[in-house]
Amino acid sequence: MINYTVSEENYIKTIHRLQQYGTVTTNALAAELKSKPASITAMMKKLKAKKLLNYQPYYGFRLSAEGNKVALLIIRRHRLWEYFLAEKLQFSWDEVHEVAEHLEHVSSKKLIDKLDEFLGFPTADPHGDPIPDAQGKIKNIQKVCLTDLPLNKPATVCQVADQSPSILELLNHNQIKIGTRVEVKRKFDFDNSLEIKTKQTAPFTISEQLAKNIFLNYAE
Amino acid sequence: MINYTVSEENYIKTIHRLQQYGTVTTNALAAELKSKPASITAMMKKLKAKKLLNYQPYYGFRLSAEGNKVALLIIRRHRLWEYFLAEKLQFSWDEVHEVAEHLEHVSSKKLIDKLDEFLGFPTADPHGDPIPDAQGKIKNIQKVCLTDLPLNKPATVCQVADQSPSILELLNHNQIKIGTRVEVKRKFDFDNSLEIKTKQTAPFTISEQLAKNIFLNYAE
DNA sequence: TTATATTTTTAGTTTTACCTAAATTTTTAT
DNA sequence: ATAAAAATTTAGGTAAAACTAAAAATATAA
Ligand SMILES: [Mn+2]
Ligand SMILES: [Mn+2]
Ligand SMILES: [Mn+2]
Ligand SMILES: [Mn+2]
Repeated sequence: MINYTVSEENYIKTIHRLQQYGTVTTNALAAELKSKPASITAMMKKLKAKKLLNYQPYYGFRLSAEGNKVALLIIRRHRLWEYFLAEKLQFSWDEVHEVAEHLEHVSSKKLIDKLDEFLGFPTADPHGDPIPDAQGKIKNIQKVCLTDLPLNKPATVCQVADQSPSILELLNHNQIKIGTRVEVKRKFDFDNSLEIKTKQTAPFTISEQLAKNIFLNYAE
Repeated sequence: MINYTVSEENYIKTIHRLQQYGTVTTNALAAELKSKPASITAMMKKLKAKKLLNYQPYYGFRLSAEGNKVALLIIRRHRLWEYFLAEKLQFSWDEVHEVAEHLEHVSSKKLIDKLDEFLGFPTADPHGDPIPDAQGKIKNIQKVCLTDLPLNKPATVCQVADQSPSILELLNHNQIKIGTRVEVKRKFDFDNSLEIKTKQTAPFTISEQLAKNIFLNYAE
């Protein structure tokens, strides 16, 4: 794999994220990268010349197959470093992104594959986003109810079924919201209550009724 | 601490290394950085303007007190990453430098101080060079004979007293040369022989006579 | 369907970090 | 002490990646 500049890599990664919702426009990219439309056009010409991008002037852009491969590799580096920072260096989940934004541009393949191995081939970063493997493959993320989550497998809250003020009061009290990383430590047969844990809290117990309303992203 | 560009950091680090032998000249720096004298002059003006360098045109350069602080911090980052690569990711000692050359420019203080803690505050990198602490202090490196090295304290071979072909034959057989990292695992009172270990080998025994001829850099 | 608004590209600058070639200063050798 | 050699700086230029302002193309709305 050829090496790209930090600037090129940041453009590629951002296009990859935005193109999930369709073709990416000049202005949308400029807004996302806090840049100016004219700068975007210049870089798009460069990425097109390098065959990373399909793009007709005045119509939007999408990454080429090669461009997508590069994007997945950068995302892999970013998320492995985030996992490292959170798990090994005790960074909190809101501190990891900024540092990973720099570490992701160190492009040694051996470094990343050895780091992956050292970390035990994690499948999700501290925010619950999936980590591509060395081939750029991402494990399927599926939505599961908290009641069905296996023990000791952290997953990320992505949906709360009930929207009443009373459930929100309880979630708030337990410091659970969309994006919170949760792990089930124990299940009690008597009342189907669950002992769960988040990064921010010591283990605590919640009712089956509450658990039934919480859905999580879970990498198989 | 202000942030510097990758280019500025590489200049600062190289000046710091060269100025051990006196004032650094334009041509010496150009040779070391594989650059051209005119490029050096331009950067020297910039570093002087930033108060990192003492420099009179046509005479050599030395880092200012502030410049030395910056240099020590970059060296700290470089050597901690080398230690990480060797100890945690099983890189061999000749592979670590190239990757560390990139990682050293990620400048988060928290990252480096947490990494230091995670690694157990190591005092020397895989080549035996001392690692500055968070204040930029370097532990004194002293030369000790292998017979006086404490148990389980790795140190780097820096000198072999006897230079005869017979001792070199033996050193070669045991894969010991200048720069080899050696650790004493056991001492036997009967004949003062030592069980030692290197990165490349399983533990093996050497005679007192051989040990007396091997001197090592040792960080107290 | 034509006029207006929006989006995108082009043109022309700036900054950083390089380069080569020429000029200048310092060193060295007769 | 002066001339030749070596080292260093200056002058002028390139490439990448940003910017502003103006021009051109596309979309929308009367
Ligand atoms: Mn992130
Ligand atoms: Mn980035
Ligand atoms: Mn090194
Ligand atoms: Mn470097």
